Amino acid sequence: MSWRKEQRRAERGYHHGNLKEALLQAALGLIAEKGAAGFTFADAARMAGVSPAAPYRHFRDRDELLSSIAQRGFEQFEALLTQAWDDGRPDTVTAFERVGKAYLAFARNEPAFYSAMFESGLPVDSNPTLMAASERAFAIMRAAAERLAAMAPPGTTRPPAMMMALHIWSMAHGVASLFGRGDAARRKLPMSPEDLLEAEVLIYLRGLGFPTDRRPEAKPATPPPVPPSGPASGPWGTPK
Amino acid sequence: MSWRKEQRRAERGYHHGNLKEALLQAALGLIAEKGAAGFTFADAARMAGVSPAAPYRHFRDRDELLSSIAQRGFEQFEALLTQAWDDGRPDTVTAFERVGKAYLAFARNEPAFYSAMFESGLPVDSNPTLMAASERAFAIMRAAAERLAAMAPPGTTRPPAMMMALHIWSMAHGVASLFGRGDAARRKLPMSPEDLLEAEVLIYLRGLGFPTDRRPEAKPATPPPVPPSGPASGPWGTPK
DNA sequence: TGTACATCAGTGAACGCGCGTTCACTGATGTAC
DNA sequence: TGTACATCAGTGAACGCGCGTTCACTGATGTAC
Repeated sequence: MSWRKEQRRAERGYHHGNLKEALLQAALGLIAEKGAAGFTFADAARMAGVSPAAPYRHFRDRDELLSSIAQRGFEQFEALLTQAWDDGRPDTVTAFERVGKAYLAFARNEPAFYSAMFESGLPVDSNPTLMAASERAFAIMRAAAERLAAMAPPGTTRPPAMMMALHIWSMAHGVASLFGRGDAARRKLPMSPEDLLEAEVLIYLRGLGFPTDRRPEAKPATPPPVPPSGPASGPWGTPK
Repeated sequence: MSWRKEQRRAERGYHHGNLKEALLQAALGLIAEKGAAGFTFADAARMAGVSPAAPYRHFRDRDELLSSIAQRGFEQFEALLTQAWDDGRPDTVTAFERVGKAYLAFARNEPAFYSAMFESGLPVDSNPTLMAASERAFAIMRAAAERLAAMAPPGTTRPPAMMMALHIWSMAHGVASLFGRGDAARRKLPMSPEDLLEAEVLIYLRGLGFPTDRRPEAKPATPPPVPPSGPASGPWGTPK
C-alpha cells in the first residue's frame, strides 16, 4: 500500500505536473463506475496518487470539479452533434437522424459525462458558463430542426422548430436514460436502443408530413421503422 | 433539541406504534428534497423522531428501505396508469394520451417515488418483487399500445405494440426527466411539459397513420399539436 | 379479574470509518541578476 | 554559467463530522393461566 504510493511518487517526483487533468480523468472513471453521487473528492485524489489536500490547488471543492466535468462534457457533446449534423449533408432527414444516433452514442460511450451533465443534480442554470455550453449544444439540435421545418412539404403546416428540437431531445434522452446507459441501471430491451430511437424519430417525422421512404441516392443501410408487411418477426415479436 | 425529542417521546410513549410507515414517509420527504442519493438511514430515523438504531427493526439496511419505496412507487404508478387508461374509454387515442399525461403527473407530483424507481440506481432486475411490480406497470402501457395497434387504419401496416409502448415510455420519461421534475434540476421550457408531450405523442400517432383530428363527439378541450395555419405564435415563438 | 411471563419495538452508548477541509511545511521549478 | 530567491504544487498530520452498524438494555404490550 504505502510502498506503492512512494513508488508512484518516486516515478513522478514531488510535483505531479498534470494533476488537474489527472483529477478530471480520475473523477470521470469514478463517476462512470459509481454514479455522479457516489464519487468523492478524496477518492479522486487517491486515484491520482496524490494526498487528499492536493486537489484544493486546482478546484475550490467537489462541486467545482463536477462542474468542470459537465462543462467539458457539453463541449464534447456539442462537437459530436456538430459533426453528426454535418450541416445537413447529404440530406436533411438523414443528417437529422444521425444527430439522434450521436446523442445515443454519447450517452452510451460517455456515461460519466452524461451523468455529470444531466443527472448529477447540479444546477446548470445557476452557472453561466455551464449554461452557455449547454445551450450551444442544444443550438445544434435546434438548427437542425430549423432546417427540417423549413422543408415542410407543401400543403402541411410548418412545424415550430423549437418544438421539434425539444421533441427530438426528449426522445433521445428518454431512450438513452432508460435503455442506453453504459452502466448497470439500464433496462432490458428486445432490440438495440439505436434501432428503437431511429424508428421513433422516423415515425415522428412522418407524423409531421416528411417523406421518410427516402434517399434513393444514398446507401440502403437502415431498415424501415415499421416492417413493410406480413407477420412481424424478429426482436419485436409477433403482434396479435 | 433534546427536550424536543423527549417531548415527542412523552407524547407517543416508548413505542412508536407506526414506525415502519413513518420511516417510509420520512424517506420520501428526504428523497424529494435531496435526491435518492442524498438520503441517509440516520436522517430518516431522526425525522421520525427515533434513535438511529430503531430502523433496523424494520429494514435490513438503507437499500431495503429504498427498495420498499420503489416497490410502493411502482404500485401507485400502476394504479394511476390503470385509472388513466380506463380500459380505452371513451376512445383509444384519447385514453392513450391520458396515459401519457398520467405519467408526467406522476413524475411531477411524486418526485421521490420517481427518483427511487428510475434514478436511484438500484438494480431493478435483480430484485424479483420489484421487477414484477415494474413490469405490471409497464404492462398497462403495453396493453394500451396493443389496443391502439389493433385499430391501425386499413391500408397501413399494423405497428408492433411492444415498440409503440417503448416509444411512448421513452417520450414520457424523456420529457419528465428533462422538464417535468418537481425539483430544481429541471430545465426551463417555453411551455408546459404536458403540452410538449401531448404534441409529441399526437405527431407520433399521426406518423403511424392514426387520425388525430378526432373525437367530434368528445369535449373540444385539447388544442391541436401544430397550429393550424398562419404565423405560429405563443410559447413556441415564431418560426423563421 | 388479576398476575406472571414472553415478546419485541425502541434506547442510547459505543465503535470504526471515510469524508471534507485546514494548516504549517517542503521541495521542485523557473527566473533575475 | 552559476547563484539566490520567489513561487507555488503537493505533503502529511490533524480536526470535527455524520454515517452505518452493534450491543446489552429497557419498558410497553399482549397472552396464558
